[in-house]
Amino acid sequence: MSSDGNSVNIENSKRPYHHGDLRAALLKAGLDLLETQSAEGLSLREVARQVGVSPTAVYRHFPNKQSLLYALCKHGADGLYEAQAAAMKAAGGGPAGFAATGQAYVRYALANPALFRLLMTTKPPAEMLNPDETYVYAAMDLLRRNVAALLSPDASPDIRKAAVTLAWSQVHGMAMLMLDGQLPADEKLISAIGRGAPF
Amino acid sequence: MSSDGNSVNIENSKRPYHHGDLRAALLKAGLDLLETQSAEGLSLREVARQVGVSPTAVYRHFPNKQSLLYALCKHGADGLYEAQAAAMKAAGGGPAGFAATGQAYVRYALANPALFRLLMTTKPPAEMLNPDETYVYAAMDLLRRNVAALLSPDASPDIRKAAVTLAWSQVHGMAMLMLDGQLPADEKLISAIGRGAPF
DNA sequence: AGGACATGTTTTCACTGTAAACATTTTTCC
DNA sequence: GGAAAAATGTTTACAGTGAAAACATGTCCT
Repeated sequence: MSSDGNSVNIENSKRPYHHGDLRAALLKAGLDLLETQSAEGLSLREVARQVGVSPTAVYRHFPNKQSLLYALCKHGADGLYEAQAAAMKAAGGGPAGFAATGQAYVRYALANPALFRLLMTTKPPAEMLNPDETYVYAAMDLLRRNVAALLSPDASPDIRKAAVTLAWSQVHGMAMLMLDGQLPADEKLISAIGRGAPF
Repeated sequence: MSSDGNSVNIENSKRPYHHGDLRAALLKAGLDLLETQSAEGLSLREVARQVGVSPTAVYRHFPNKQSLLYALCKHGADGLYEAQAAAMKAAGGGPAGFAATGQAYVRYALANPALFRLLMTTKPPAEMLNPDETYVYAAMDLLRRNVAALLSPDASPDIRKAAVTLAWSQVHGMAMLMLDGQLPADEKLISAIGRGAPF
């Protein structure tokens, strides 16, 4: 007994030389740290420290810091999409669903300030210049379909594009201004989204 | 002759121990650097180097790096306000003027990407929590007056506040998304601002 | 003239990202 | 099974950063 050589090793008090799944642990540590810090203040060494590993061990799983941040962005984008999709489902689709996705966008930003800001202010890496590979693609596509459903069927592509842009801009701007302390994070303002604003 | 002791000394080949107006020179250097770099990449030492002064000389004029950045923000905010005011004047006020200020906001952001982002993502220092001391106050107040002029006179304060918020959010979101590479910096999109969007 | 003060410099420290060389464990192949 | 190869970790090292402390030099006021 006790001579197994299975992949991950948690029980043993003696920490094994190999971590088991360091990459995942680093990502988790990064996300944890972003709950209490801004992304600028996040250092590779701090992430490594959190996991209990030497600073340069990170480089076995990410070529550089940027790369770690990209992975965190990806995670955040997935979370954003799920939050929006859930909100739309809960609202039952239609115009109400559309408004709900917009509000979910802002609420997700407020709930995950550092991650959201990182996600949005990180220019996508050169190799994903293709717009349908951006990490926010899923969320954007949801918005696009919503706008399409609301516009009259004979609206021109230009009109559609402008509508998508303006809708995204509005929720994104509100999220950013609230995160940056330029607007109060007021629930009343959030719920004004999608209710036929005067502009 | 030649024994004058005037304040600033530029001609002499021998650089005097005292710079003359180091504070202004540092700010100028900071602004110059922001034309080609992002604010995160801006280092105190680089600013000092640009001016030709020792790294720690900066601390005689700014208590820390943040403080230098605040000053740059202030400058950027003034520029933003002036750009908007000029645009409104050129458009002759009214609804067209309102649309023009919104478009000017986005165009200023695109013309001064690093400075604008710094300005907007820098949380105002604690001592100016008072909203009418924010460095964007002038620009915001212009917007507020514009919105007031467009709404029916009996609109409630809540409606007014929501209208201001949504308008600001829209232009700010577009500016940010374009700066961050999430939206193309397309003039056609910018000119869609204020033309009675479907939302 | 001389002392107070402002403003600049040198030195120093802790921290960062990352490259290079080395150590240890796991995997692969005969 | 056992050795060679690959993967994954550590140690060491380096240049760059923001900032504190001690020191130098110039300006200004009485």
